[in-house]
Amino acid sequence: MASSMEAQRKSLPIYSARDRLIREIKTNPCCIVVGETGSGKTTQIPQYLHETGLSKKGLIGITQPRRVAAISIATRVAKEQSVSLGAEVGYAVRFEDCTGPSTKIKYQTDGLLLREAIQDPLLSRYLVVILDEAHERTVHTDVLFGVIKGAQKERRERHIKLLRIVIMSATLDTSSYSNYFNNAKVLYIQGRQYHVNVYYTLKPQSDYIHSAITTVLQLHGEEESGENGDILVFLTGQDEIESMLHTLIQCKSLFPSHWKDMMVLPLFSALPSAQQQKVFQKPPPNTRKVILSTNIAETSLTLSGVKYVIDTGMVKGRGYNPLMGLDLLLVQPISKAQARQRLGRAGRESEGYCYRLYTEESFLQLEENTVPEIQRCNLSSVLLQLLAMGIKDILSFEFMDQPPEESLIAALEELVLLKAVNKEEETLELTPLGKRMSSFPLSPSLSSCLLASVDYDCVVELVTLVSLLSVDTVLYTPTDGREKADLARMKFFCPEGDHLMLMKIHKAYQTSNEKKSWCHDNYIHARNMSTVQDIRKQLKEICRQNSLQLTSNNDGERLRKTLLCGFFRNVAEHVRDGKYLTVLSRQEVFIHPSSCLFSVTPPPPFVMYTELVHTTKCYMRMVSVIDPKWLFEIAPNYFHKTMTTNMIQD
DNA sequence: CTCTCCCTT
Repeated sequence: MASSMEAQRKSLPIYSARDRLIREIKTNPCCIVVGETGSGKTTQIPQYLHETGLSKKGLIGITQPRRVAAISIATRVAKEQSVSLGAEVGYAVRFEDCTGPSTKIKYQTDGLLLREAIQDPLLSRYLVVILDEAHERTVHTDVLFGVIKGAQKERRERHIKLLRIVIMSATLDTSSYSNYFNNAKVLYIQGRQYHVNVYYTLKPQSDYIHSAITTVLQLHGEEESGENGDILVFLTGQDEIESMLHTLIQCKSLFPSHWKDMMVLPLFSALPSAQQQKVFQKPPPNTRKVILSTNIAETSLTLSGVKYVIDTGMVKGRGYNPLMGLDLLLVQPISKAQARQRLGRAGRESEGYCYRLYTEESFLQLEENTVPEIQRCNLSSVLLQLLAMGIKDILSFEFMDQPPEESLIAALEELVLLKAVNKEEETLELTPLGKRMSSFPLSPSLSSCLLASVDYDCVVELVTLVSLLSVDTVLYTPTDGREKADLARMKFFCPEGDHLMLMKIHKAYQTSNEKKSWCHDNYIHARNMSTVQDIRKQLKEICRQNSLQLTSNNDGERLRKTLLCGFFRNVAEHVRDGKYLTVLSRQEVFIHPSSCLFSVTPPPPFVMYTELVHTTKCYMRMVSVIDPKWLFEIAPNYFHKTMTTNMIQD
């Protein structure tokens, strides 16, 4: 057993580079390791460093952008080391710490290491920090770049043991990484990937869904019998996936009898777990799987058996407009790096085929890389975290790719309004409230509401409410079951709005005996509801650490007022025909169709919202009715200063 | 007036 494991480790492409890797990482304070998928860098390099004795002087920490990856890789490495998970090899993700006093190799999410850096900005427990999947450029990885670079410098100046930095990436474009990390040594490792044949369309396609359907049917019909490769189609969202699913199922009934059967499966993040699991099951004999997926199958889930990839060249992605404080959610062309990632999904087990539903010329015109997340997100959380680490000179914090200055300024303004930061001339000072806010794993607005609940004596209720607002959605609505879902959920309707409706749903959920079937019957998202319970538990524990009393009061008006303490800027006034204007910027906004206030007539004159997202229009996504008089009580300075309208009639 | 890609603390 142990020897077969050892033989397997030695057969990896990286093994021949073992001695060189150990030598270089020992002699260079920063290294960049470039290796494709299948090189074994993530599992092997930490073990090499451990086996050579480096871990005697401190922890070897490896970050991953995703929880499941951190857990499954640690499990694998513990097996290879013949130790039990949580002993020498462990992992830590939110809600779950599987490490112990003997842990030497620790896999963790990048977000968790960042949180750890708030308590210990020098990362003094670590001898080596390895940032894996750095090419994905998550906002957490990008902030960690600056944090570990700063920690290394400061440890050197204070003569504390050297912090060794290893950046692992799958892209060959290494000069920006190397420049940023003091001309770090770049090491290349062979990957193990099969050849993928690429095909482009000859003309641009006006309707990529139609092209995708045609391509699936052609592949399925043309292929010689005996071969059986699954087809993976990349689409942009649930709607597209479900509509293509229905078309393909209709086509199936017209197949000639000698054709193989086709099993068409949807795949997207919000899909209930039981349905997601179907993509991993073996299809019945003589049946081909056709998986219709969002970009979840690009990196997060690895599907075995895929031989054909159909790439529409489009993705639905987030953006951010700092001037309006607005999240954007738009369908846009992918980057070249993303197109290569999609292609690679066809060559994991054997030679594969990739059909790009665009011309080669349009491929060449795509952006080289996806814009790093830090340049297209709200930075208020990042800013609060940096300040909590003692980094005061925010505007000159060295990012590898600097976020837009407007985003930093907007984030700063938000923190000042929430009284988390005092801005005295040129210096920024974190207030005691701000320090306390940073101890919660929440956006500054939500932390702010939660702390306001101390004064309103409703901490228990706000813990629940901010937990409910921390998950993507509590409602699950399949496209073809909208009416049924609306009907089933009618009993939760609240004339005061979505936030009290969420509380009502939560109460019913807690009193139900069979949670799973209750969620199913009521079109409630079971997985997310279960996450809400984990978040509540964690938030209560942090309240306890902050010596906050868990007071309770369930009055609906009180809860909405408390919520307004963190979201007083998000108020809109009805003008006509369901059209609203934000009180601050006079921007045109609408109630999102998923809101329980969407079809209420007449529309409430004043509402507050906890999310604003621009898709086809600018939508307020969680909406409650408010009395505008509350605003003068809650944010008197703000509404005194900025009010330009005759908002209050009496 | 008709709709939320993917992650994470």
